Amino acid sequence: MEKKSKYDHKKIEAKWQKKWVKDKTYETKDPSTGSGRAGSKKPKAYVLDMFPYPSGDGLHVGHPKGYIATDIYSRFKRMNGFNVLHPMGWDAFGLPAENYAIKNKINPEVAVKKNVKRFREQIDKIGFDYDWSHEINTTDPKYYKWTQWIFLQLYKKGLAHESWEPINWCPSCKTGLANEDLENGKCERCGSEVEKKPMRQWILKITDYAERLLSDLDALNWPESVKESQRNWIGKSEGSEISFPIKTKYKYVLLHGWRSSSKTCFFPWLKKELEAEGHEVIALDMPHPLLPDVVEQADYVLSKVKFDENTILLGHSLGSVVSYRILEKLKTPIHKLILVAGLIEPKFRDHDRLLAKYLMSWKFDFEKIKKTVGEIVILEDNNDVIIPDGESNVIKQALGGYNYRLEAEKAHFCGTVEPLVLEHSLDKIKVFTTRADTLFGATYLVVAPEHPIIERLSPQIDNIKEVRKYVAKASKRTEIERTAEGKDKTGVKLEGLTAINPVNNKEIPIWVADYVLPDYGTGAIMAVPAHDERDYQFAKKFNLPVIQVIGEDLPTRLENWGQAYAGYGKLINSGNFTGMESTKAKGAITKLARGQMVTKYKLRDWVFSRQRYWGEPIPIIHCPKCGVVPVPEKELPVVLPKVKSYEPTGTGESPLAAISKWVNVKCPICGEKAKRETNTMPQWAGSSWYHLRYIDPKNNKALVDKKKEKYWSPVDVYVGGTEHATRHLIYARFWHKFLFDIGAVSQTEPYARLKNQGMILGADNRKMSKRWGNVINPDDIVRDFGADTLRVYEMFMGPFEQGASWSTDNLMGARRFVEKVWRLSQRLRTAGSSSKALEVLLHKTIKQVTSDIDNFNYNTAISALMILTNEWEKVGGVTKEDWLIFLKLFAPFAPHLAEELWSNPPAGGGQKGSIHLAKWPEFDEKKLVSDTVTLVIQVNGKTRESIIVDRDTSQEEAVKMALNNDIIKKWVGEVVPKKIIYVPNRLLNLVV
RNA sequence: GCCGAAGUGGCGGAAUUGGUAGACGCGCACGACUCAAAAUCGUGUAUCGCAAGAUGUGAGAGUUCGAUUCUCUCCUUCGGCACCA
Repeated sequence: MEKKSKYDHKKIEAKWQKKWVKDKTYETKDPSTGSGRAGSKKPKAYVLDMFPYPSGDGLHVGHPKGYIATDIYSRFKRMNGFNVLHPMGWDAFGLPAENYAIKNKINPEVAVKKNVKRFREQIDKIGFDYDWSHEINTTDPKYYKWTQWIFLQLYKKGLAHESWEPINWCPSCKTGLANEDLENGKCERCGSEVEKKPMRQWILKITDYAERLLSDLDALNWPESVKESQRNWIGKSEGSEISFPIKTKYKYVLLHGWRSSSKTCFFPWLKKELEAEGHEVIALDMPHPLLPDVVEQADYVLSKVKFDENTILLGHSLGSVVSYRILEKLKTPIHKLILVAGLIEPKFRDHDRLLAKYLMSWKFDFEKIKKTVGEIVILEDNNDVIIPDGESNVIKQALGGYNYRLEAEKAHFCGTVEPLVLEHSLDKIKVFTTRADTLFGATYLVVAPEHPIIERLSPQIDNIKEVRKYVAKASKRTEIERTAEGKDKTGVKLEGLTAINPVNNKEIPIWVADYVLPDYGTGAIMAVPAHDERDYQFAKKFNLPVIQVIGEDLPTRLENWGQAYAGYGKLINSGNFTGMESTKAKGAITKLARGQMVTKYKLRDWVFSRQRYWGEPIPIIHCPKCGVVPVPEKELPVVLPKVKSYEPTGTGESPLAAISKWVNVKCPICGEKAKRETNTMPQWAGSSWYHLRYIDPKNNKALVDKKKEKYWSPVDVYVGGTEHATRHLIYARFWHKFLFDIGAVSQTEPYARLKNQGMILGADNRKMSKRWGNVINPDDIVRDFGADTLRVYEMFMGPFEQGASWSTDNLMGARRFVEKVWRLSQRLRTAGSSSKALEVLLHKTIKQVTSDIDNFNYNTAISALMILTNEWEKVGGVTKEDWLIFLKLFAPFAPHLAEELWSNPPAGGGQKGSIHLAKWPEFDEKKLVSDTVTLVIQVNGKTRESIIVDRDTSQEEAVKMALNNDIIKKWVGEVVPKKIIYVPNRLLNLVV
């Protein structure tokens, strides 16, 4: 009689979970400990789950799917002799946690603690092999000290800066958002339509890494879909930047600065360049090179030059002061004033300069000057060594106009060639195009409503009122409204302005239209209606000319097509380039147009500040005297203060701004009163480097110990959902590359291999959610069916990367299999060996399970294990030797039961040591082949019969056997086969 | 619109250097056990057909002795990007 005992999953699972913790079965070995059990001698496997944010709802059965997969993989690796790091932690900063706290009126810190506890309980019940001594929490000040440290390094390298550009603002979440946080122009979190809101924010220059983020994708072992998403998101396109001059001819008056002359600095070069564009240029040498008296200089210029409405006055440095005096005295207006490193007040960085002696207090009638000048452009050099920072802001306040902060070729614009000065002196519209080959077909230009040229040249735009109305309407419309109207184009012509096509000098009109995006390229395009569908539709609507320039072989009557031809081909109507191939013409025409080849990306910089409470404080101090001052590294972390009201203010300021005790600090540089930055970091900050913290979770001296980092990096397998394709996975790659650049880490990529888990849907095929009432709690499943059953079921649902809906019926199937294993353990044969066929099957199973786990093909691995148990059950038992091999194969999937049957089988006589530390079985290549094989016999390619023959039967033998077979005889008849196809050990095909 | 992935029984799915399509599981049917039920075990289960046989991997064509697998055209579903010049 077989001894019957019941499979009690509750007892078994609780027992082993406790014992594994006690025995430290899954302890990660520190590579730096050197001898003995040290991990450094072993190959390593760093297996990582995307860590959860501990929401208040707890886990549903979909969450652990990925954890089960990594658990199986890491157990498999451990049994194969690898030192395994398989950690878990909490991504607890950010809106989900904060909103939960607000809704339930608990402090976020308290809420997070509570939720973490609950998550941990749920996770522990499933029997994972996490080494909890490596646990991390992004909201722990000891953790975010280093998140802040990374920010400071980014700041030091110029990759973090403030910006005042309009950003996406979610009125419901009451915070600014990054581009990545939008979904079809709506807030990804709450679905609200976002507004463009100008406000101060912190920006990380992820665009500096665009090219590397793109090109390094190729070498990653990631799903093609994720790589493709990232490629789309980065959006590289190669094209040309080409400038279209605006028609008017001007008279330029160039005034040099202190101690220079019209023969020094960039003056001779600029004169030549402007003249080449057909303008008149007067570069005067003022009578006294030291310029002691600006009145005297101004009078001299006025005596030599006749100013009119076509005059553009350019003053460099002190020349700008002369220009103010001139303008004060002028009776007639001039077109434009350009101030290059201009100044108002006689404050200089080098006070010893001779100039100071001559200085008098300067006072100007700026109101009069404003009236006299149509347009004012102020150029400021970022690295000016003479004029203090912010001087041009003072000028701008006094004069209005446009202020550009630029990088001059030589400090204070003292280079002999200063292209930026030329660029801002000329009225040109620069466009970006990927189709420079179609330049001869450009029949008009279009600028985005936000394009600065509109206001800069507003005096020359005859219908400026109408244009402004259109611009206002366009900016009011949300992103969605702009695009929702799809192909219905709107726009207004800029009357009075005419551009010149640089290759054929044809005059073409300029339009403003919102189908041109301000943020991409140059915010302006050349429209080629014949070869661009959008331009074509616009041209049709507004009756603009269409000139075909591609397609020697195509019908030339383009009007009849009803659409543009966007393909490549041989050029027509293109002067000397007619007949040339598009691909060749791109470069050649760009060259002729004096343009340049450039690469553009759709990727935008990362808006990094949030106007919310629950995030890492940005470690910056604002000092009225010293400006932006980073918090000294030794003062990190800047701890998030405890507050009573942590609700968002909605004003664009974080709730932190109200805590004066925390906000008001002394400037670390000058010691004067200063204020802390009150914005916090986005949710994605802590997760951008957590894979490094796991390696060395308690380090307070460095981001990560270098030796440990070198040993464990990169993550060997990373598992999580696809929703992170263009956010977390891009951000983390960016930070990791940056950390590599500053020598903090040894690898350029954080995650060598990525697996996405498919989502588990509810039984009703909908996403599991409280709203649908279809949520399954893993606690219930573990209680009623056992963790091992849950694990086997979730892995058997289908391919790991594919979604599937929950089915309790199918869960029962997994339970049956687990019970079958339990039953088989009581039918062990102590004597005798297994049959040859079973031996082959066992070795085939070892081979398949081994490679299936490596490839995350868990469904077929389990299927193979089922086949094996089915066979054993058929023959009524299994030898103990074979059984122990099976248990090891089974162990990663059902660790509790495998351990029980290994260490403490109901029949007695357990093995020593945990099965999870046992050596993974190997298969014998020789035992994979059986003595006989099934040979399929086809006649004319149709299967008619299959016969069992000896292995490696010869063709003659096989044909003989086939022709003797009654069924085959019937099909072949008396004829001799025309052709015989023989695939040894598989198939014989007779063609008659 | 562009890019990517995929379409196989009642259901989840398996099989591709081109070689027996439907492994394994669910469901279903019948049988054993039982007073009965559950559980368990056994047998069967692509479609049409009594059978012989024919048909069959989204549709259509092609290459081949032979195609779920390769080529072309098209359809559908899912995912990413989307007026990105």
